[in-house]
Amino acid sequence: MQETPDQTPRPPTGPEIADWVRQRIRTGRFVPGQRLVEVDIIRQTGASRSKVREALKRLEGEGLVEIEEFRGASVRSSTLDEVRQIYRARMALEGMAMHDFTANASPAIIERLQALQTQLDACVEDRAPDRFGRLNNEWHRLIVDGSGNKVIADHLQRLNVPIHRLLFESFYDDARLNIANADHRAMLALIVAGDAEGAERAMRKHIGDGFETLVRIESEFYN
Amino acid sequence: MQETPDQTPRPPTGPEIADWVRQRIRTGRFVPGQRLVEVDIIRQTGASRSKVREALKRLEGEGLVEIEEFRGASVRSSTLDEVRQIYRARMALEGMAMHDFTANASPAIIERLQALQTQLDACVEDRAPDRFGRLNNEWHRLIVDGSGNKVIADHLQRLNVPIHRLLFESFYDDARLNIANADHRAMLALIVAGDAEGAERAMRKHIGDGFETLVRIESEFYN
DNA sequence: ATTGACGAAATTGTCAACAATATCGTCAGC
DNA sequence: GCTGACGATATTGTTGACAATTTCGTCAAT
Repeated sequence: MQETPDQTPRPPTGPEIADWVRQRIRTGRFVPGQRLVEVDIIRQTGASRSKVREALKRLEGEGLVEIEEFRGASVRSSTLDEVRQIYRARMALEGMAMHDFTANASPAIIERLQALQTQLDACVEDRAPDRFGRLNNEWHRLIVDGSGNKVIADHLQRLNVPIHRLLFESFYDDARLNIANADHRAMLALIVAGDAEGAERAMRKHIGDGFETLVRIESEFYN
Repeated sequence: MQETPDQTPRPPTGPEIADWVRQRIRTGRFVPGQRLVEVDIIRQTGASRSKVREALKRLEGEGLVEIEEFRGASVRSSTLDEVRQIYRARMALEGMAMHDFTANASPAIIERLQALQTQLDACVEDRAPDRFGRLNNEWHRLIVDGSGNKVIADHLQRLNVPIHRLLFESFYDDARLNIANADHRAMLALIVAGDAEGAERAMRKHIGDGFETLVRIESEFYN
């Protein structure tokens, strides 16, 4: 089967191409350093060159690709130190989002969070790290969206770590998965109790621990 | 005298056009809602249409302008609630920057900060709110740059409030100017003492107070 | 005076051809 | 065998022309 570049007859728009490339970078099909040749993307998506160029410019603005004059676009590779900086930024912003979520969230949204927590618990029972990873993303997105701060949500969107391999491997470590889920349960309790500052501290530690795990996996990978 | 659109014979690049427009928006020469017609910018800057379009797309990504299909770019106007969200994000990120600055900054940088503080004190003595505003920006930039986190610095770059009028009026209130300077002095003390968490709390409160002042000025302006 | 139709002008979106540069393969010289 | 020059190819950057759409002015009908 081919790449199913484009089911609709209509040619894809600029943002759609950007999504297409972004997805490929996130899932590791485009690896850091790899050159993104315009003609290849045109062939695979059916888009015009203008649109492809527009999409690549946009992705450059997001920091996902790098464009050198007359050499074109390539997937940007980030150092471990930059990943650390990204995690610091996420600690700050997602911590603040958790603070405001705890202070403002409606009972309906908290109920959705509890439902999600039940599913996460089931994943831990079933040793389903893959599904846990997906639900984990959903959990974090629910907090950020529920905080009611779209500015913070936008900025967090751009703070996803480009290295996909690591993120999904994180939860293959059973201990890490258990700790992460315990974090979630503790945070939910703090939210219900209305302890905004406590919830913020917990979120920051949770993300900080996530980075520690990532560093550990990374160092094991290279040894 | 004219606008001195471009002293160099070389035609301006994309990012240069973006800077040019950004400056005009920040200084209030382009007001919210105003349409940014490509031909006008071309005439005033001497750039080609491609570059102007590229610049406008970039500014759209930064959230400064809005582009509607077949209607072109216009200066985006932000609601008070969005400004509030921006300030929440700045509290989070600049607080974190202050934390890391306190933990990591070299004695040389701290010395530069102390020199800047002396100048700020002089501004308070002389009742020079304009100069205080500029030095204040420099002070905050020094903290952020000194934190060593370029990711946070980049994101803060995009979190400047577009409404310039308010920012410079803030310090025309003598009481506000005194409080802000006292905040700076207190934070400097916490930095020297190595109290990272205290400095972070102080920074967050400082920025939060800045927003309160802004809201007060805004409401007075419309009454 | 107001409204609506309608065409001209203005403005933006798109595409294709051309120019500028980089990349690659070939081959002579050592 | 290795290196560097050099031409062919591939890739990106830029410009200009044309298409699509909106905006504006005019004018007739009520």
